[in-house]
Amino acid sequence: MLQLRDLPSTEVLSKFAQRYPQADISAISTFLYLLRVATDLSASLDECLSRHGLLQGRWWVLILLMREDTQTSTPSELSEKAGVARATMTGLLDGLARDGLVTRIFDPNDRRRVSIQLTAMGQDKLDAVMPDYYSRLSDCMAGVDEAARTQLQQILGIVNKGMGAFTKD
Amino acid sequence: MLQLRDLPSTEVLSKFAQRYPQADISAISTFLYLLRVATDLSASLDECLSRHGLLQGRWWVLILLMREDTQTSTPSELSEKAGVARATMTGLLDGLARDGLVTRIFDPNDRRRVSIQLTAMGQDKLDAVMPDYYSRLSDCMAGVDEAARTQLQQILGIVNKGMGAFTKD
DNA sequence: TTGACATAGTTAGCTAGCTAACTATAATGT
DNA sequence: ACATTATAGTTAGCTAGCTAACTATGTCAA
Repeated sequence: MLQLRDLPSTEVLSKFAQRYPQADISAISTFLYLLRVATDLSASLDECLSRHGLLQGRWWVLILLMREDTQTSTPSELSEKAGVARATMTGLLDGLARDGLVTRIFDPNDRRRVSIQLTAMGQDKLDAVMPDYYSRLSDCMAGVDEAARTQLQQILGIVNKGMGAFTKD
Repeated sequence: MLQLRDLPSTEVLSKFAQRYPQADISAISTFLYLLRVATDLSASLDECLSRHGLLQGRWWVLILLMREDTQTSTPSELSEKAGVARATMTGLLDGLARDGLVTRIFDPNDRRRVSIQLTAMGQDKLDAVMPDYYSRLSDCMAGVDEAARTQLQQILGIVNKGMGAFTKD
């Protein structure tokens, strides 16, 4: 996602609005600021995870596996739940398996299928990462009280509903 | 950025909170939802831009150039303003130059420097993209009234201030 | 004036996304 | 029973990020 270091000032936006009368300045500002804060958050999260040798994609796979009672899933299930292409999941699993955090177990009944299981090392990794992640996240959100959290989720829900505007037609 | 198709249910979060007592469930929900909506927005924006043969990185470079009175800048300035590494900018400019949307002009005075200029084709491209982008963005944000926009920006500002928690130490 | 440092840009090689095409296997319908 | 279709996973090649290292050029101080 774009970093947007340099958000447009009101003057710049006005200048653009002159050429492009469709521009809704307050909508643009709000939208870009939302993208910007989220991108920065994502980068900060990555920085936190990378101290443990993980990035978001690989970390999320471990979490998805830990959610399962059997600590086991399949590449296609994982790719759906993580919202990435199956091919991307292959790459993530290659890396995780290389580091010994998951293992591939070949299904003898359906030879197309592979089970992916969290290893003890993978669980140890989560036990190191999650407390760190949770306590930093808690600190990050400390300034936002319950009411504001609810409001934020509500407004994001509205944006979420309107999102189709970008892709329709 | 992670797609997070499958956000944790309250049950999953409680299960995790048992193992990791640092977990602040409402903070986690809000945080993940913010990341998720922003990621989806970013992907939707890309889908809109890709109909014009652009993606966020390349599109933002064109916008930065159009902001300049001379429609001209340098790779390092652009990389700072776009928040990407200089090396990344080299790649973006390669693509834009290949498509004829910008040109590299070598500075005769300081032979280390290169000027990047928006071409007529680049301006035409913006004139096609921006009205489409602005009107879709306006539709997307239509459900969020002025008050909610202000609130959203305010809350994001607080999150932004707390973000250092992820990177400190 | 020349040696050290600073700046501008590029290259190389990594991660992590994507789509499209491929292999292997299973399921299904005629 | 066999051809077709569907499913699971991987591979290959693309974009767009990154860091580190490199080249070339300028600047400045001893």
